[in-house]
Amino acid sequence: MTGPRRAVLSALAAQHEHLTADQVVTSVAERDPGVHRASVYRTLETLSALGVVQHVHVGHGTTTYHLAGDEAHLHAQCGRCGAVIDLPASLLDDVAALVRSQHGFQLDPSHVALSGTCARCLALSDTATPTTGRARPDHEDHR
Amino acid sequence: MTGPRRAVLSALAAQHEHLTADQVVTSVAERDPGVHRASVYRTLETLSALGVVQHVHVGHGTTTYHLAGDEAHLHAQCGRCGAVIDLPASLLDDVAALVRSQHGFQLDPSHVALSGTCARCLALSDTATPTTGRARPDHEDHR
DNA sequence: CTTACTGCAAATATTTTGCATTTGG
DNA sequence: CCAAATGCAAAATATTTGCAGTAAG
Repeated sequence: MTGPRRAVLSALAAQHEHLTADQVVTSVAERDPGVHRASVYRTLETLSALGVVQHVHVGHGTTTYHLAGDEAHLHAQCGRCGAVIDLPASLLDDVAALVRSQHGFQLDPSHVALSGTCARCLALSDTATPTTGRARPDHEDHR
Repeated sequence: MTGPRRAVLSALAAQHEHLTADQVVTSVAERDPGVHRASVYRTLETLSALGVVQHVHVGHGTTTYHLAGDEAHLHAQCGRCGAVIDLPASLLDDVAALVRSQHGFQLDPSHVALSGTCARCLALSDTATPTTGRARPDHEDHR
């Protein structure tokens, strides 16, 4: 248990949301400027192998890291605005059981974020006047 | 409709499985060595915008491309051996309806591959003798 | 002490972009 | 003829690795 490792764990613990490798690097740098990027990458890899840290792929393949302790939940990301919403882990229980029995495949639903369109972006589409193309330009992009 | 675009479409049409950008580059190079990497990337981007080509994120974020015409189906990748299995598109219909009504989020299940462990790797785990660690070393890795 | 970890720099790998040239329609 | 697409090279990103020095236990 070394300095860099403590810093990485601390950075992950401080965030409720998950962080990309680069965000961890940045966050760690704020706490301890001496820690090198490569050490963060290696630490994330090591801690993942130990099961202390897990990662989820959101959006277009972006890898985000979080502590394994966080209670299990699924993620879904809006392909338009990039917002990530949390979903109950139980959501895919039935599907998981079905896939297991039908295909012998055991799902690990928390490893990948589902994709789709959030309520807000759907509303924008519905409201949007095709002539202007953009109905409510104030919808912030979270990507 | 230019040469490079025809070559990219041809490469995608020739494969039943989906291809990564780099695989498309390679495949296109075999047909038409004059086509530049950058053109392939730009073509994939353009054709995606047109809706002719779609992409799926499998495994650890890898982006794979396929023709939009392919009948809809889901993918699931084994995190151990990398094998990708196809699942019926209807599998997530119920979940999609639930998420839509409960969270206002509209799922697009075909955009991301589910993750988990395939039947074969599960069998290996069950059979594996903890002392040796590797029960059947003949199981090929598809990653 | 001795193994494992770190910092650093350079190597890889992947995708994007500016620009001059070519080409499809 | 002209807008759009291409080839090329270089830039921008992201991640990995070899190596020598440092530190944890």
